[in-house]
Amino acid sequence: MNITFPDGSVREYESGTSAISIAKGISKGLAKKVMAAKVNGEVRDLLRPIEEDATLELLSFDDEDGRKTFWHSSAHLLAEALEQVYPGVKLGIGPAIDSGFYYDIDLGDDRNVGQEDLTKIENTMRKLVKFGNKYERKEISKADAITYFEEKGDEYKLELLKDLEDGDITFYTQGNFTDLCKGPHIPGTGQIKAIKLLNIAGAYWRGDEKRKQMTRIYGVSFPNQELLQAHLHMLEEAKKRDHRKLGAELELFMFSERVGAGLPIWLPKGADLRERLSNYLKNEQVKRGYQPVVTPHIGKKDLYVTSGHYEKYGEDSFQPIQTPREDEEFLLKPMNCPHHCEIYAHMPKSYRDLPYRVAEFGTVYRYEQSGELHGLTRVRGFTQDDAHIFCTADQLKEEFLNVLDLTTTMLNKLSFTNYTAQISLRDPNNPDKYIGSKENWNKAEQAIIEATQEVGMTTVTVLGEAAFYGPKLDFMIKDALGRSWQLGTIQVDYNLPERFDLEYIGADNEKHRPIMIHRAPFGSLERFIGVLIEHTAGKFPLWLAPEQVVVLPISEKFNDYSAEVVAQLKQKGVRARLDERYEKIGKKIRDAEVMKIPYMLIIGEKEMISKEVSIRKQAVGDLGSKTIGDFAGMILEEADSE
RNA sequence: GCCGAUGUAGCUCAGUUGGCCAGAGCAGCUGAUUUGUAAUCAGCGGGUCGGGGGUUCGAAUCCCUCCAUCGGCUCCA
Repeated sequence: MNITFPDGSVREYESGTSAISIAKGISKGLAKKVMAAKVNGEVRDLLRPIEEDATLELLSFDDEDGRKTFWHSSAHLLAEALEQVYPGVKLGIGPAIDSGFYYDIDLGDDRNVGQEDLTKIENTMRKLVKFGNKYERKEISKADAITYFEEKGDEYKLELLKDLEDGDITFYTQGNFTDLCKGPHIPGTGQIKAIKLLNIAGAYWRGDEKRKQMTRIYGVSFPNQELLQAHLHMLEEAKKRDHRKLGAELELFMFSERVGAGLPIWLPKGADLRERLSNYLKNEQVKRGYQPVVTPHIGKKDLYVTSGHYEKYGEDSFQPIQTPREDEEFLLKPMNCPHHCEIYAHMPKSYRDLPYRVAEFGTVYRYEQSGELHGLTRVRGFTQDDAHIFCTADQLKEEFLNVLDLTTTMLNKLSFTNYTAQISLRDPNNPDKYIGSKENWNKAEQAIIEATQEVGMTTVTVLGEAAFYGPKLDFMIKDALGRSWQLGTIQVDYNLPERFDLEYIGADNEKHRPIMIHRAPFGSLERFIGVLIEHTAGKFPLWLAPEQVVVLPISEKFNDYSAEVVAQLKQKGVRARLDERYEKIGKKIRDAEVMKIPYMLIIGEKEMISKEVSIRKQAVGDLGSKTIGDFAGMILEEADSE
């Protein structure tokens, strides 16, 4: 048979040769490194024989598919260890994830896994590795598979089997452990040289809140110890960039138990940063034809009954506010759209008034589940950079494109380049979750897809992630630890105009229904700034790019050294200068536990977001910036240069 | 909300199987020191040991409960 390699070369092998044999034939080093094989585009076991002509790509740990195969195999090893440590344990699923693997287990009611047990499990895994067992693939009939798990008493695997077709079922065995698995796997456990179990969590079986909560054990593994160390080091470094830590250290924001969970309080420096971001966007929006409006923080309950939000979220939200009148109830506003619909409706609209764009930095309150609260990125009170555009069907695409442009401009100016644009559509299996007609949904989904294609934006489409009233385009970005957060959002809505009976008089002198676009380039200022902190912290040596660093020599004899420091800073793209007014500043520098460093966060070429930040000497050290650690004693506050 | 964990001074942490008035470093204040890469010296102030309840002669330590935080799950208008 002929095997075609990625470089286009073709070699001939006997039919039935395995990928590992082919790798060995090329070089021993390669055979050691390789984890899986991509045969005709399908990732497969190295040990599995290749029967006929095929393209072959040998995957190492450096390839995503190779890495995932390695981690998936590690999950099986974890399961084997778990069966040894906890006899009778029932197993759920154990896949590879972006940074490691996990296994879901059910220990029954009388046992649980604690943090200290992880070490024990890890050690068992290491012992098992020493046997160097092979991962053996076996095709099995559905009936035999069922018998196997019935005897084992593993109801979860039996449930998984129900959804599988006979003839399409495979088992993998290594050592004393056999699992239902479609594979692929690495050749043997011996390759798993470094293992670390990271944490334990509860996870609902099949992601369903109503079903049994299993114990999930997360881990990560590597083909050598150095890679593990590097990974753990990376995690440590990422923690230093955590906005919750930096926010406190840099005195940007705080939380108070007395005020309440999830209710951020902005300190002067954080408020300053926030103001600058807001002002930038407000100006930009006015340029683009938005009209600022202001609406109250509460609204009558009836407003949300009309919008449909009360029915959907009323029970699980902040409860209505009572007034001395018995029949009167108000809600803290959980979104701005209903208020804006009322603004649209207050005067009759002509087609000449459209598109009608109203913008408001509106603070909203949502009672997020307690376990969901997370620094600034998931809070109960936050400010949306909200705006609603009411337009005709003909204007929809252009408006959508304009919003797309505003959002990407914004992100680019703040150096966010690695975002994912996610198109969220309906879940085809769950049509009752959504309100609005099928035709309107189709139109809205189409508009988003076309607009993104038109600007050549790379998008990811996810079914079932749409809002209950319409599809959306979200800008997702990862935090320091790789968790994904939704920032900007653009949502097409055919539903609210219907519910509020919004209309305009067309050129035909007939009444028509406008289309509504909800959009927020930042999403919320809270979350945006949270993520912004984590991104800039990693990017610039001074946490935020300094506008200007003034180096003050302590005495004349340090002039040369200081000049050197300035040169180094300049080389790093920092605007720095030497200040020779050094009278009496030595003591001031020495005693300054908190250094004031004038800085700016660059928006585009010249604009400035914030001018000053205090950096504790210790925090500077923590950021791992030798540069700053080195200069710490010599940098002093410069008068505001704005 | 659920699973697992955590909560001792502004920060980082110590506090042995429940037992003398709860400790340290850093930060703060006062004074001295004017010194080359965060961390000179001396002194001082600062803690309802997350809140409440209970067990006990005695609780930071054991039990219950609530709150908050962290890692996940579910959720996210």
